[in-house]
Amino acid sequence: MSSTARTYHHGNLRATLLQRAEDALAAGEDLSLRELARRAGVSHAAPRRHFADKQALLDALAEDGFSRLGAQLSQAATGPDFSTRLLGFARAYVTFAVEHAALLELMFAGKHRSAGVRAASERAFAGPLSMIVAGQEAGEVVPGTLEEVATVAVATLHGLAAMVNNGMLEAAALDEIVPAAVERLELGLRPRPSGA
Amino acid sequence: MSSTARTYHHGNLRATLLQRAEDALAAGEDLSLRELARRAGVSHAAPRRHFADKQALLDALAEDGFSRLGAQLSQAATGPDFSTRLLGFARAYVTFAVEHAALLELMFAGKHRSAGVRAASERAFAGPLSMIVAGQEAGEVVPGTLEEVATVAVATLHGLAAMVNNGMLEAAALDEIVPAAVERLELGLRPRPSGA
DNA sequence: ACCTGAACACCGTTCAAGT
DNA sequence: ACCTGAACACCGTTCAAGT
Repeated sequence: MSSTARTYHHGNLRATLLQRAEDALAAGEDLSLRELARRAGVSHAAPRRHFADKQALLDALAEDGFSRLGAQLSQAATGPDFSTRLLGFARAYVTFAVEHAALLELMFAGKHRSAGVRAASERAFAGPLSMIVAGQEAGEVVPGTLEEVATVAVATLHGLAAMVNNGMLEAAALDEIVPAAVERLELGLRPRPSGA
Repeated sequence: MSSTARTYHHGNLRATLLQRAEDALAAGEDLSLRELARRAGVSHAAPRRHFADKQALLDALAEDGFSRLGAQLSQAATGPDFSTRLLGFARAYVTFAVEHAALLELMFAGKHRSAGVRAASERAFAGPLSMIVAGQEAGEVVPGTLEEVATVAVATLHGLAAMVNNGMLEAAALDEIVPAAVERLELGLRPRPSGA
């Protein structure tokens, strides 16, 4: 009933700009604040009301990306046992990375990383990683090495994603290499068989 | 004897521009072709003679980076046994990544990656990785999983480097986490103890 | 409160012209 | 062969002014 359309530049310019920015990223275009404003139908100075500068818009984009990534990871990190949850997490991560290559690169860009983006990235991984180990019997996972393995897990998956997104690795190879990488991570989590 | 100085804009402008670009990267500055030309003492149109456009200069920078990274990796991937060589490789990789954070990000940037850059990245890793397994006795390494493990190894190290360079991980944590990651990779390379 | 229009100081790229 | 100077079409950012 309420007119959701034509509410442009009257309340939701911020959301519109972010959407247009994501469209441009997905299309492989460079981000220009002036071009974004043009596509939103406002003057080039209008975005200033919602984003202090271009970097602020990029930060908002990155935070949004981490929020969605975290949600997809949490959803995927489910299943009856540890193995299934870790593999679900891994597949969800590389899927997001391949489907949003440019956004992921922006999310992990080293320069000018705001405190908000850093916090968003921690939230995105902390939740699903804790789900993976939740409810595990004591004998299945070595607790001491957990944070260490979590870091290595994220690093490995992010590295694979980076290699696919820049042509060092074929996307098709992920079907084989992701389970292999997960198997290697699991080996580190299990108590050593040599009980001595 | 021969005058190496004051040979500017008479033969080595290309090398001078690349050097200035690396200086700017190391200083955390944004790269501007016009600013680079200014610092080299030439007009803003002069770089055109040596680089078709800005991307060509970035590609040359990335190729150079991979060449140096490959040399350092080859030098570090030495030692009496497989373990030592893999750990040397890993430490050399993260050292390069931390010391040349902006350059590494440029080297792995997904956008506009030229065939030359892709070839340089393959050269940088192929050599040292083959050194790691060279001279191994058949029983120590599972040959079939070698390329797979090499990919996972590079991915893991690159992921750790990316996490350090964007603040998700403290650089000091690498001293502990790199050997841990290497140990996990090694487990995957060894033949399974359950000989059945 | 939210947006516009002009202005400022930069870009990358092109091209005739110089030496 | 290598470089210059002017020109073109863009940027991001700022700020007085409008409604």
